[in-house]
Amino acid sequence: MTNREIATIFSEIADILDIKGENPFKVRAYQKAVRAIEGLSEELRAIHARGELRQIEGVGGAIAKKIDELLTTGKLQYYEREKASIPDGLLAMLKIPEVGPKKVKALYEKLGIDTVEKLEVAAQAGKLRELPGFGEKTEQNILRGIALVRRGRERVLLADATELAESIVEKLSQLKEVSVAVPAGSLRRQQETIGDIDILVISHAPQKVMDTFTTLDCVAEVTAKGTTKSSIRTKDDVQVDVRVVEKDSFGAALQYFTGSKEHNIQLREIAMKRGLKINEYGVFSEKTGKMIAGKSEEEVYAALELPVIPPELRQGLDEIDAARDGKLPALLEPSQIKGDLHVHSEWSDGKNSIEEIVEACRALGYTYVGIADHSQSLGVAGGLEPERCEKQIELIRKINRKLKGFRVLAGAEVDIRSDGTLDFPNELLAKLDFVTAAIHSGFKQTRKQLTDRVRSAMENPHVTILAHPTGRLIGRRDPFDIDVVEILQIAKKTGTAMELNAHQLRLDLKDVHLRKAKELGVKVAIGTDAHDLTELRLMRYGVATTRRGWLESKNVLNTLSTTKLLKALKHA
DNA sequence: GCCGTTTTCGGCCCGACTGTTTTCAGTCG
Repeated sequence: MTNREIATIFSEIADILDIKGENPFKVRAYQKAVRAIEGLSEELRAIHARGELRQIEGVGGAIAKKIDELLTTGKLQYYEREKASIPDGLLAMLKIPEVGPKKVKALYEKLGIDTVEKLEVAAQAGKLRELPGFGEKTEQNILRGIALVRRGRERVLLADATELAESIVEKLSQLKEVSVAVPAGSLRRQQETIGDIDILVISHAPQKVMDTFTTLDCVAEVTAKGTTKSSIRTKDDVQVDVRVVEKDSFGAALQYFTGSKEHNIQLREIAMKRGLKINEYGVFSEKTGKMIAGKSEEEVYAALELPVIPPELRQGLDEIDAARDGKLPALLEPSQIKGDLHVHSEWSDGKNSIEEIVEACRALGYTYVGIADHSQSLGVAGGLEPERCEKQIELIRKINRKLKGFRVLAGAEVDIRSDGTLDFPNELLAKLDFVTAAIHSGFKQTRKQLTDRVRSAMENPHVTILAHPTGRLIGRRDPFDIDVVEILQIAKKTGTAMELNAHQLRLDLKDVHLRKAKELGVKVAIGTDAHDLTELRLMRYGVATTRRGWLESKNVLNTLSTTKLLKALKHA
C-alpha cells in the first residue's frame, strides 16, 4: 500500500467526519496527517518497519495504529465502517466549490440529496431555496460549481502560472495608485503546480485596484469583488485573487498569503505561546493589542525570534525547527548556475544549431553548456547513430577551439534499453565529456525490473547522470514505478549524479526526493531538456525546485567552474 | 486525534467575502 493510497484514505475519513459534524479538531488532525504523509520522501512501509511512525509530526497513537493496520492487512476496519455510514455521493458533493460539510449535511438530511446529479436537478428546479440559509444565489453558485468540477479543475503548471501572474502584476504595477504588486501563495513558494494565483498589492486606493483588476482583458468571470479582495476566473479557467493592503501591514500580509497554511498554523502556535497574535495585518501583543511588527517579513519572523524562512521552504515540515536552530540552508541562487547540462540540438530533435545554442547560453551568462542529443533507439526523436555522434563530437571540438571563456561539453542522452543495456557502445561513451542515461520506453515494467534496469545503467562507469529519474509528466503521466530511495542509494555508491530536469512538465526529481539526495550526498545536475532556445529559460523552475528540496550550491554540479565540473564528471 | 519550557487535560489560526439574514453561518484560503 503506497503513501498516496494511505493519504487518500485518511483524507476521506476527514471528509466523512466533517460531514457528520464530528469534532472539527479531529477532522483537522486527519487532514494534518494527510499532509504529513504527502510530504514524506520515504515509503511509510519503511518507516513502519523501523517502528518510527509516531515520529512523524501529526501522527499519534491512533493514526499510527491505523497505518499499521493498513500496511499489515491492506484494510482499515474503522474506515470501512465510517464509509458505510454515509452515502458515497456525499463525498463527491463536498468537492463542489461553495459546498462544504454543513451544506452537504443539510442537503442530505432535509432533502435526501446524496449525489451530485440529484443536487443538480434540485438546484435547477429551485428546490434548494426552501432550506434555511439557502437562497437563489446559492442555487446558481452550486450549479456553476458543478459545471466547474465537470470541466475538471486542473492545477496549472508552475511555468504557466508564473507567466500569467507576471502579466497581471505588470498591469497592476502600471497604476499610479499602486506602489507594489507581487505574487504570493503557492506561486511564491514555487510549488510545481498552482491551484489559485494570489497577488498582493500595496495601495492607498484599493477600489481603483479592484476595478482595474476585475476588468482586465484576461477576465472571464468575476467571482468576488470586495473593497480589499477580489477574485476572478480567467479565460483559461485559472482563479486569481488580488488583495490590497496598507504599507505598514505589507510584511504581515505577504507572510500570511504566502503560506503554506500548515507553516502559518505552526507560526501562530509559536506566537500564541509567546503571548502574541499574528494575522495578515501584523503581529500584536495579546495583552495590550499593540502592533509590534508587520512592515516586512523580516519584522514578522523577528518578532518570533526567527530568521526569515525562504518561501520555498515554508511547507510546514521541519523548516521552523531548522530556522530556530540556525540550520536553514543557504539555498541555491539562479546566479550561481554556470551552465545547462541537458540541451538538445538540431542533430536530434532540437530546433537549433550548436552555434546558436552557444550564443544563447552566453547571453544567459553561462560559461558552458552540455549538449545531450538522443541516441539511436529513439528513432522518433532523431536519435543519433554512433557514427553521427562521433561526428558531433568532432564538430564540438572544432567549435571549442574557436571559443574563449566558454566550453561546449559533448554529451549524449543515451537510452537505457528494456534489458538495462545502454544504446551506445562503451568505446563511444568513453569519448564523451558526460553521459546522461535515460529511460524512454517500457514504463510499464515492474518496480523491480525498472529499478534493476536503472541500476545496471548507473553501474556503467561511463554514465555520469541519470536523466528524469521517474519519467513523470506533471498532470499527464504518472511517475513510473521505481524505488527512488533505492536509486539514490545506488547513485551514492556509483557516484552517479541525479538530474533535476527543469522542463516545466517534468521537474523530475521532485522536491522531496531532491532533499533525500542531499541527505545521502548524491549530487544533482540541473538540465532544462531544452529543444529550442526559449526553453533554456526554464532553468529558473529547476533552481526553484532545488530550493524546495533544500539544495545548496555545493549539492549541484552546474555551479562548478568548467574545470571542476569536468573533473567531477570524470570522477562520477 | 494530536500535543506538552504553563499542560497527560484542554486547548487546537484567523479574517474576508457571500448570501442569507437583520447579526451571522458557511466557505475559503
